[in-house]
Amino acid sequence: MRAGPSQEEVRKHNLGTLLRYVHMHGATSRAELTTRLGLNRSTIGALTADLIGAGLVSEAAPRETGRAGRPSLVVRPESGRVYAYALSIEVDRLRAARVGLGGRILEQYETERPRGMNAGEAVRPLARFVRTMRSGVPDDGRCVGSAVAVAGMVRREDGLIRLSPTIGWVDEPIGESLRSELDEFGPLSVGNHADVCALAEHARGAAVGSDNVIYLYGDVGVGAGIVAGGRRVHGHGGYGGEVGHMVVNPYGRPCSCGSRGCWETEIGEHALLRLAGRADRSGGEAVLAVVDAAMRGDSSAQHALRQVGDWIGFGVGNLVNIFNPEVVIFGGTLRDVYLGAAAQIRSRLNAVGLPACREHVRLRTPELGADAALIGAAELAFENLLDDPLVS
Amino acid sequence: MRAGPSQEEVRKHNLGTLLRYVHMHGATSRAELTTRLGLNRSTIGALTADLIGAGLVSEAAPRETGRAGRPSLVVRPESGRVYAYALSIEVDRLRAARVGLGGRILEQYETERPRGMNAGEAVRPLARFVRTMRSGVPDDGRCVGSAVAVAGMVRREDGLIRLSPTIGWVDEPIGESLRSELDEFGPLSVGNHADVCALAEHARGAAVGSDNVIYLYGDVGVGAGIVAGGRRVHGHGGYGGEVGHMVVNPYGRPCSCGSRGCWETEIGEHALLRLAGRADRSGGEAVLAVVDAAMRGDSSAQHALRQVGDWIGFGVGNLVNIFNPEVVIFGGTLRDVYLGAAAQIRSRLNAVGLPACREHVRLRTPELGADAALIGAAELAFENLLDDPLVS
DNA sequence: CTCCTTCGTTCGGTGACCGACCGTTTCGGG
DNA sequence: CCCGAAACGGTCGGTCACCGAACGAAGGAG
Repeated sequence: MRAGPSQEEVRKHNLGTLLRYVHMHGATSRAELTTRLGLNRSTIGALTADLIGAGLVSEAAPRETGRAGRPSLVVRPESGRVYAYALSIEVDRLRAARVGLGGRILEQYETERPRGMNAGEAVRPLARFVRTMRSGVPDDGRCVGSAVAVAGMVRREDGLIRLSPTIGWVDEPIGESLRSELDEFGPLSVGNHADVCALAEHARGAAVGSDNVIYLYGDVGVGAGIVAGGRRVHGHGGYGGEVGHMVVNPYGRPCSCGSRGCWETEIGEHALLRLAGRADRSGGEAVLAVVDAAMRGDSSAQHALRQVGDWIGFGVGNLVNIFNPEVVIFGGTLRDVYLGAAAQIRSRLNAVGLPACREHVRLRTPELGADAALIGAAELAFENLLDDPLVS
Repeated sequence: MRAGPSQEEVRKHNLGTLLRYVHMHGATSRAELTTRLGLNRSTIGALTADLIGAGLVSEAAPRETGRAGRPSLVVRPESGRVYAYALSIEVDRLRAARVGLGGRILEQYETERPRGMNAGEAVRPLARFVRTMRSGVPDDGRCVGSAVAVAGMVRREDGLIRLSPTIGWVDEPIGESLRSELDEFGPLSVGNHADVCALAEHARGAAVGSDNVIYLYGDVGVGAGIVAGGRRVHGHGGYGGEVGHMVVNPYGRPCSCGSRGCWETEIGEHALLRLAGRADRSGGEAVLAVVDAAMRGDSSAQHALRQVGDWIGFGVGNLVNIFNPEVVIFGGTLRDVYLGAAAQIRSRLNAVGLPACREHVRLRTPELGADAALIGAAELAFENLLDDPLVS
């Protein structure tokens, strides 16, 4: 409700808008910035001067204009000097990257995460990665923050992991632990894996330009990152998007959450492999093997894929009725399942979804691959800077 | 992405913020506005002067201060002079009201809506109501817009009703029709009934101060108005919130939408009355009768209420997992069902909802009663004014 | 080489907010 | 009844952000 000292707010807002533009769209000429931001040439000049002074962007003469007239200076983000650390804690991997302003991954490390590794143990290799990267950064480098994506339920206020069945954590204060290890590297944000991937695909992937997006991430469990009206939906405590525990089959199998017939018990990896008669195997390769087998005519694999595809379409239909999204993205191993069962999914979606809600829905696969979580975490880390470029 | 001519934007924003404050909180002293909005005394003075010049607010000496010092002038909305027309098309009623700035209903008319009345026929009595009200408005009155709430799926771009099973409409251009009849009364917005009720309860009812809210409205059908992060979720085409067609029971009864086991087939009025052995009756009184009978010990009514309450808790649990709301409000005849089956609902919700998602959820009944739709529609109509008070 | 186009820079102007100063209104004590 | 303290409104000069016009600079086309 506060309006604040609006003089500075205007400047801050315009600086943020300009910086966000080059962060999202890459190097941009001043002329284009003038038209895109609707600001005067003089103002764009002053804003870029400020940002150059802060070391956030640089200007250069353009290569070839092709048109008459004096060529416009090109403003580009200092993607080499200004960066954030992006971390990701996944089921079987720990990943860390240094991501430059503009979204480019500058360097990246990863290691296996053994089952049973707790939060304290996971922090150490991540911190080691960060310190390794830090030691190689030139002196003029500037870290503007860090963020970690975790495949679990993240309490927004402090980054506590309330519950992560796939990783096996309960009430692990990952935010606190990492902050105490990495307090020299700016503020640390903690985000849910699917949320962060949704952010990445919305910013730089399959959902660019769409303001109502559902990003589904599935492996053993299923979660969603939801963008509604251009803003992430995280709910009151930060636990929104737990679509994996939407009960779709009241008469279904028990779920680890205590309920039964949750969506993830019907469409998760375990369900697919069980239906395909391969319950002894697990992981992304096993899922891919089922899809491949179905392609090659294996009837039990086909049956499993049909069954799972049916439940996927069913749940997506429910979500489409609730959110009326423009895009639904299938990430994780759900991507492969989607590619193998697209017709089944679409058909069931059409049966469950109301015509008005489903008519403009596009079903997509991610464009960012395995780096989505890191790119999204970096976006999280950059948010402070983009909201107020000259602070700190 | 545009920043616009930010000089004017600042003024516009601050004028809107001040006007919105007195609109939401009622008459407020300049001193309090100064602290609440974080603006200088001089600025508040200038802003109120502008708004007084536009006839939107007035100032008056306060009654009794009780404290030392010169009393601060009280700024109050011109709720008598500045108003909007709010209309509501419900299953069996057509309602129209003139609502003053500040949210007070100044006058109100309503009439029955016979089953089978189409959109063209419904427009006429509504337009008549508006013209009747218009003729009684003093010459200095000023209409700033109108809005209509309709219990159906509203296409956002033009206000077409894509589908309303309860009212019995398909592709009725209610927006166009009303606009052509009422073009002299400013811009007309069209909103979904549940969305608009959610807006009302969020602004002036049971969800004040909560930024993550689900308002459930149920009679024969079930719909939801969803507020996430303080903003309404309407989806890409405007059709979000159709939770009534979330399928909760894949083996359930067929629904009018073509699917089966939709939430509204399990918790709608028809389900309750059928389970209670009163399928021959209908309407809100019949629902109330079942709840009363259950209170008095009628076992078939109790059984019906338990069954329906179970499914309500089930669906709310799903929604809680998806949205992690702070408040869930039960409106329509669902209010009575909730009051009669609260324990059952809570118990089932606790079984389906994840602990983290449900732990802070408050279940509530509406505070605005039957006027919620009109008050919410008025909020919709006032939005243009509050976004830019001095335009027009 | 010259003209035209396009852009960067500079500078004066407008508008919005702030802070200080002064006058006004109320309360409370002598 | 008078006077000081407290709280507030109004006025005025100052600062800051943006805009628009004027001028110079940098390329392309003939």
